[in-house]
Amino acid sequence: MMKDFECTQESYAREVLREKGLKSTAQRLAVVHVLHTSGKSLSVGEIHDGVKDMLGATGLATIYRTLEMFEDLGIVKRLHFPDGRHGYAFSQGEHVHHMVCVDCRGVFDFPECPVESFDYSSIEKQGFRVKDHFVQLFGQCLKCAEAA
Amino acid sequence: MMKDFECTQESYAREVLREKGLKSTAQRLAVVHVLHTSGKSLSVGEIHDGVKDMLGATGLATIYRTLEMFEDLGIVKRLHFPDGRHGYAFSQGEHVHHMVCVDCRGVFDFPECPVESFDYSSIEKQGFRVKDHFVQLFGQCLKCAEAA
DNA sequence: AGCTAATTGAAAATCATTCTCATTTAATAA
DNA sequence: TTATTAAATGAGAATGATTTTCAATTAGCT
Repeated sequence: MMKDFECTQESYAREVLREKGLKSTAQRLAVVHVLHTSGKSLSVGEIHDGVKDMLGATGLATIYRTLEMFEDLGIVKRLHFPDGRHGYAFSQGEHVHHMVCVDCRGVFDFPECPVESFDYSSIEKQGFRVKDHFVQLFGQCLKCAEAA
Repeated sequence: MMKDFECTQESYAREVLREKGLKSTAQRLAVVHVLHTSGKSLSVGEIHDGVKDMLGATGLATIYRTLEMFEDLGIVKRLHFPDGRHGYAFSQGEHVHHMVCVDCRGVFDFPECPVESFDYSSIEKQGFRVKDHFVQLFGQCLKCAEAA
């Protein structure tokens, strides 16, 4: 197949995949395309629908497999919502944090790390070694604020 | 029923429930007890098992209902793990963040907010209004570090 | 002790995720 | 190009997690 929806994000995914000896399949690139062009976080079902729109019938299992792999590769990030649901957002690069609009689920990256400058000494005095963190901001984007 | 496993945490839960006109059932207090005495985050199944140990046969649906309610009330917090699983931890009070040991899933609270002092101006320039945040630290606790 | 709305239990229903395995395909080399 | 081959996919079954339903029970009042 291999349609021509190539853009920066697809090229990036291609490269990461090639580096790891993984195949750049139409399904995988379509997942990137759907996530990136939506500009917001999507549920697994929404991603599946988007990919089906591009490629026709596509197995749901493939979407799950792709998302899991992409998360390991740092190409997508799983986000958690207050209502218990979760979604995925495109996420070029390793250490990026996300701000999610609670109305439209739009995702905005910010490379500055809010916990970078935090003083962990009180935690580490208890013997804890902090190795990683998950930070996600919730709020309202301009569009949704105006619409309200 | 109403066994006597009353401690600070159960009293706290009782009070929050009463304030909202909700009933302090044996099942609800047992959920608090199990979570608090474990000192770590537990899966829904583990909480169910713990409650069954205390009370005998207990419906799983009740555990789900209780955890959802307790999360709204700020009595428990849902935590997300890197492997996609999630768990619940006791969480007295509203704004507490959690540090999770990736080995034993032990939970340590810290009231200092790591993003409190973060300068959101670059985000807010784009029209974003930050309203809430989810922060979770991962690492290794003293015991697990020594055991390794 | 009795009343009543809230809560529970049990099982069915629903929804999400993973697995299996036969078929297809991307990447590589001839 | 074409052939080769390991990797990836699709379809559906299997599994697992969560929610719903509704009759029976119970906590929190008189």
